[in-house]
Amino acid sequence: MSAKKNLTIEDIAEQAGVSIKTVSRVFNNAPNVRQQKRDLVLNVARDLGYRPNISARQLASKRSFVISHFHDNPNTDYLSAIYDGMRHACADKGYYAVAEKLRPQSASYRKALIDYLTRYEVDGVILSPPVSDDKNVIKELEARQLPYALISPGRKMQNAINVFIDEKNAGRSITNFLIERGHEKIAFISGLDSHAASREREAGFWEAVEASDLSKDKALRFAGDFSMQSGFAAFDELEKKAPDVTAVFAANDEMAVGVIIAALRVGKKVPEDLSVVGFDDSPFAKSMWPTITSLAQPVSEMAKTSSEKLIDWVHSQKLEHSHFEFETKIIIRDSCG
Amino acid sequence: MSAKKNLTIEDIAEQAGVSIKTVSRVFNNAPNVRQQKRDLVLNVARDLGYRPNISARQLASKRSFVISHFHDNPNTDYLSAIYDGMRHACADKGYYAVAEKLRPQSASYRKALIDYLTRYEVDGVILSPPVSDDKNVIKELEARQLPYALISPGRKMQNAINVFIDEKNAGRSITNFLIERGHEKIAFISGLDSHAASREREAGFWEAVEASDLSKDKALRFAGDFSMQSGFAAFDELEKKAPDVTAVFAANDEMAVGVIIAALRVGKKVPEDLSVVGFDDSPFAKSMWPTITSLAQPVSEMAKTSSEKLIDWVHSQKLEHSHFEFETKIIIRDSCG
DNA sequence: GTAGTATTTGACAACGTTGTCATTTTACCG
DNA sequence: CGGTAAAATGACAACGTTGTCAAATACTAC
Repeated sequence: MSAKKNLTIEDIAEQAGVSIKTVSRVFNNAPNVRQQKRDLVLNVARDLGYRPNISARQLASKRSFVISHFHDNPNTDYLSAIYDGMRHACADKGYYAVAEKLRPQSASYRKALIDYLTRYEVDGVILSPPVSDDKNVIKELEARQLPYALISPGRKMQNAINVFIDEKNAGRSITNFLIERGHEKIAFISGLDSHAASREREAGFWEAVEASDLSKDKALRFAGDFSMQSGFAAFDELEKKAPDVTAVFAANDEMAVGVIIAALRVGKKVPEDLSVVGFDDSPFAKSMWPTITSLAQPVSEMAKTSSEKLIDWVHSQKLEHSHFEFETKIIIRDSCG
Repeated sequence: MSAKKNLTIEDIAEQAGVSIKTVSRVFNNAPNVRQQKRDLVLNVARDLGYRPNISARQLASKRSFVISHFHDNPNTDYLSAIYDGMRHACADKGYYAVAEKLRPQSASYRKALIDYLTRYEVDGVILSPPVSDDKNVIKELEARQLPYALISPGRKMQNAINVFIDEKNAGRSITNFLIERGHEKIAFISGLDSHAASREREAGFWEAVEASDLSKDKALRFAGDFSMQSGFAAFDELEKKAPDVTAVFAANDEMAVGVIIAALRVGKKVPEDLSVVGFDDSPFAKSMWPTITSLAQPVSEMAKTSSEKLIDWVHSQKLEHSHFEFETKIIIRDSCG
């Protein structure tokens, strides 16, 4: 093992001719340091390749420099996108990003959360659907005064970071996309009703229908649960009840895939015989045949913003802005004629 | 904020009537503590609900209590399974599990690794394919004397934890499964040749073919890259070159899905017209229509073992056992007649 | 200038563990 | 039993930061 000396704040202080406290201030972006000294310290630190020791910071400041994402979602693409965004934000600030599936097994999400929080120290928490709508979890976080961010919450919280898209508007716009293309009988396949996002997307669907020339009985709704199988089932039901439907809006891509495969197996081709649009722009949508038109939300960006704002909040001890809305866009691909 | 007193090692020491060092020993499973005292301390700690402070441990012991998984794999199901296993192992020991995608963008994996390692402290590292076969990464880890584990490495390392299945044997057995079912002309669709696992699976395929009554020209190989699209392409090629093939072994499930969809779109049904088997038993395999027969490897378990052994290694400063082989099994589903 | 105030800086004690090494207790042997 | 080695225990100094509070310095208004 080489004699690699561990650089400490003292080395920097000595080199720069200031006290360790000043160095500390610089590295914490604390106020009350003259710009000149700040630059000096920063230069010395850069030259020497100094990095603050995370553990010592944690111990002294009683922060953990860890933010954790709690979820309960089988969609690993979604989770990975969130984790990506978190890491991206954390990398710059020396934070760790961790993720934990909250299994409501024997008890509730809340129980699982408490278990986790007593085991680990965490500076901030990110919740994604459906956990982001669990009142008990939120209550627990507020009781502990733990900064938290909600991704796509059904109900926005005042004392939290809320990061979201306008789900209803998105649902409306992709429905309009179908209507504008001349479809006169369309169907919506819902996700789990326990997910606020699914309900909102559906609301958008109906708004678009009502605002159009379509009579209301030209729009149908089938119940799904976000799974591919429920896409199969929805298509089968559709075939039975309304074979003249020409376009389907599935509340997520996985169900859209299900619809396409189910159509294929009875010899119906997409988009020739049926147009299909999905939601989320998951990897599926890009790689499926045909590729699927889908509504993209910037999940990674949303997670990144959540993390950044969360870290700012931890740092400044106060919440500046609480609502962050993101734009969506329709990615047009081959699944609709 | 309630006056929640922070329990420290001193509180436990006092309550138990021993020195803090003894408490420390107990919590580190250090030798030279009488069983009686050990129990006493453990009981007091449990009653009071004491948990050692991670940061203080880190600072004093110069360990970070973080293990990190480095990967570069688009398969989020696979990554999630690994992360699950890591978390499971870490939860018991108070470790953190983190994951990092190594992007060889402008430079190499190695460069990205060094970047990461200088930013964060990490006690141990887990590598999964294809990173687990990057010699430069391994060299870097060894230079730093950082304990590491390889998941499914192409070449096993002596001074590392190796966790793997017998890929060749698995490839052979699932090929035999097809042959035993009476298929007389079969095809293998490869993954990326840069992944050792794909090469091994293929080797198993050929071994099975050679050991059977099939003449060698009754077995074909198509090049894929693990993606669904390459499954489409492989099927199309298959249709052109060898439409009489009755069974396909795809080196992963995603390509198997591709084959099935491509078959569906030209009106061929699985398994009636073509049998298909995959590899990995991913969620796809369970949810596809038809559901896909696949070779399951216990990814989560493998990651859990990696993590546990890694932590043991960090703890004891020496590597006890280095090779861990896991069993696979064929999950029979609807995709083969 | 000078007093009064605001800003910048620093000395030094936490923070809660583990490492080191000295001391005490137990175990063993003749 | 006495002597010696081995095992168990403890006292106290690290570890590298941040928090607190006092001291020094710079600014302001008269």
